[in-house]
Amino acid sequence: MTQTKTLYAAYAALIETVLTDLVAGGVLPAGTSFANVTLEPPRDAAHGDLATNAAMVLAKGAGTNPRALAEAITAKLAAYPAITAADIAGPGFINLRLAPAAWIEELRTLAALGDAYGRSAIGQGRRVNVEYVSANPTGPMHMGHCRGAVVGDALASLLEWAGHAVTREYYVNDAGAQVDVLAASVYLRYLEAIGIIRFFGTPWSADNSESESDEYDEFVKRASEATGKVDFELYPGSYLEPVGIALAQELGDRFANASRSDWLILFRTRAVAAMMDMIREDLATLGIKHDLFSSEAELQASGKVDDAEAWLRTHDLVYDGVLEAPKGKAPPEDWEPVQLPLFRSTRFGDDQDRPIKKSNGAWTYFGADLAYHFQKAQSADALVDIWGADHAGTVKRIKAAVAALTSADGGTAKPFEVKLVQMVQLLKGGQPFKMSKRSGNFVTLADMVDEVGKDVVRFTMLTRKPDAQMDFDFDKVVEASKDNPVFYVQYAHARICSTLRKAAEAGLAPSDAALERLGEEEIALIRRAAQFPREIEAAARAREPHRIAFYLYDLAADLHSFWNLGNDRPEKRFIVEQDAALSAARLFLATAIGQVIRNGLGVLGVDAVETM
RNA sequence: GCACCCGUAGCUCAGCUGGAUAGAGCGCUGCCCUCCGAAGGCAGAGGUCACUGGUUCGAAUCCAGUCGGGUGCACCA
Repeated sequence: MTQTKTLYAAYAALIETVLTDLVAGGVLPAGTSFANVTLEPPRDAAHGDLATNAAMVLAKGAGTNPRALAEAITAKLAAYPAITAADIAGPGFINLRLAPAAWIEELRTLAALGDAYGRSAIGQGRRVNVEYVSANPTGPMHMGHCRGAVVGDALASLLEWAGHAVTREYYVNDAGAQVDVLAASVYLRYLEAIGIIRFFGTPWSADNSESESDEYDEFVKRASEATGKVDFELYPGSYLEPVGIALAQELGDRFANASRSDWLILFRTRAVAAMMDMIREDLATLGIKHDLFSSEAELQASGKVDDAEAWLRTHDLVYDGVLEAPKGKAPPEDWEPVQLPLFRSTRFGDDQDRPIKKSNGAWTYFGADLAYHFQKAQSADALVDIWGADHAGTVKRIKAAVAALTSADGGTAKPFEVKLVQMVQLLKGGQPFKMSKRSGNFVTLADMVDEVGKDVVRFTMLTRKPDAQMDFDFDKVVEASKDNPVFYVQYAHARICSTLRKAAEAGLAPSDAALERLGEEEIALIRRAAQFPREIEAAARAREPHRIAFYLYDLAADLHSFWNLGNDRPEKRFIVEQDAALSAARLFLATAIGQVIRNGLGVLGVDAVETM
C-alpha cells in the first residue's frame, strides 16, 4: 500500500484482494459482485478496529452459510501481519484488529496529504452542475433563501472534494411578470427621486385610502399606469430607493411622463442588474460565489425554448390540449378552459399535463425551465438542483422533461437530481416571524449574517438533514453562541492552535520521530480522524453535506475528551514536561487533528479560527 | 381529494442507503479546577424508533396500509 492511500481505502482494497482470491479458488462463484461489501468501524469499539459484512452478503451467492464463508475469509486474512486478529462475530461479521502501527501509519498519511486529506477520486472528474439559490431578482436575499444557499454551496464543495468537476450555477428568473412589477416599482422610485410623486408606506393595497391627498391620488394613478392594473402590486421595500435615485441622476426627468412601453425595458434591465448586484453582495457575506449566472430572458431570446418545444412536439411529448379545472381547496373563480401547448408529464407520474406556454403566447416558467435544463445538460455529466420545498410539486414534471430531452438520441437520460430543502421556520423569541418580500417586512440575509456571523449561519443550516423542517430562532441563535455546535468545533481547532503556539514558545515542535509512543487514547483519536475520507465519500454519494457537520462535532468531542484527560493527569497532556519526544509525537497528532477539522470546515465553508 | 417531506429520549436532532446491546446536545441528578488546560470533561436517570402488517439470516432504515404534523396543488415563480 502506498504512502498516500488512506487506511480505509487500503483495507477495502485488501478485502477485495482476498475475495478475488476466493473467486479464483472457487469458493465464490465467478462474477461475484462486491458492491455490497462494506468496511466500517464497528459501532462498538470493543469489536475491534474494522468490520466487514462480506461473509453475510456473499454467502447466499456462494451457496454456503455466512460463518463458513467467514472462516474462509479470515483464513486468508491471517497472512497479513498488520491484522492482529480477525474474529467472526454475530451473524457473520468479521471484526479486524489492527496493530497500532497501522493507525500510526494512517497518521503519517494524514500529515503527508495535509490539505488534501479526505479528497477522493470517486467522482472521476465527472462534470456536475449544481444549481442553487436562484432567488428571484426582485429584492435582497432573506432568510428563506438561506438554507438552500448554504446547502447548495456546501454540496458543491463536497462534490469537489469527492473528485467532481463542479459548476455552481444561478438561474436568474428575469423574464416573468414579477420582474415587470419590479420595473414598475423602480419606475415609481424614479418618479419619487425626481420629485413627481411621493411613495407611500404601504401603497400596494388600493383600498388603503387613508390619504385623500393629491399626492396619494397621483401615486395611485401612476402606480396603476406603471403596473397596468387598477389593483396594482409593487415591491415597496426601501431597497429600491437607491436604484430610483441612481436612475434619476443618470436620466434626469426624461421619463417623467413617458408611457409604460417607453420605460419598461430599460427600467427592467437596470432593476434586475441592481438586484443581482445586491444578491451577489448578500451571497458574498455568506462566502458564496457562483461560477455562472444564467438569464431566463436571454435563454428565451436565443430561441432555445422554441427548439425544445419543436423537438418535444415531434416526439409527441407536447400537444395542444385543455387543462382540467384546478383541484385546490379554493379553485380560482376566473378559471376557464383554454387550449394550450401541454407537456405530457402524466406519462411520467405527474397529476396532469403541464402547459409550456401561456394563453398570451409567453413561455411559462416550466416551458423555459425545461429548455434551460436541456441547455445545462449539454455541458455537464450530471445535474443537481437545490430547490425550496415549496416547489416540490414541480419536481416530477421537470425530471420527466429532462429525462425526455436528454435521451433524445436514444441514449440514456442524463443523471438529474432535485434536492429539496425544507422550510426554515423563522422564530423570534419562540414566536413565528412572518416574512413577506412585498411588505418589505422581512429579515434579510445580510442582517442575519451581521448579527450572528457567517460561520454560525452556515453551520447551523448544516446541522439538520435538508429534508427535515427546521426552526431557526433568531433570538436563540443570537444569544446562545456558547451552545452553538459551530463554536464547539471551532473551539477544538483553536485549542489545537493555542497548544501549538504554546509549544513553539517552549521550543517544542511536532515530530513523527516517536509516534510509537502514542497510546490507546491517541489511537482512538486517529481512528476517528481516519474516518474523514469515508465520511466525505458517503456524504458526497448521498448528497448530504450535513453529515460532515455531524462528523466534525464528533471529532471535536473526541478531541475535547482527550484534552480533558490532562486536567487531572499532566502526563496525558499534549505538552508533557520532561518528555520532549512524547510531546513532539502528541503535537504531531494535534496538528493532524487540526488539519482534519480545518479540511472539514473548509468543505462547509466555515472558518477554522485559531483563537476564540 | 391528490402529490411530496417528516414522525427516534421531556425538548432539538443524528443514525454511515439492511447489520451487532438505537446515539449526541439541551434540560434533570451527582461529580471533576484553592492561578498556571472548566468556553471543557466524567457518571446516572430517561426509548413499544407513531401504529399495523409484509419482505429476509437480520428492519428505526425497504414495501403496503392507517394515524398525526408540514408543504404544495394556476397560464404564478
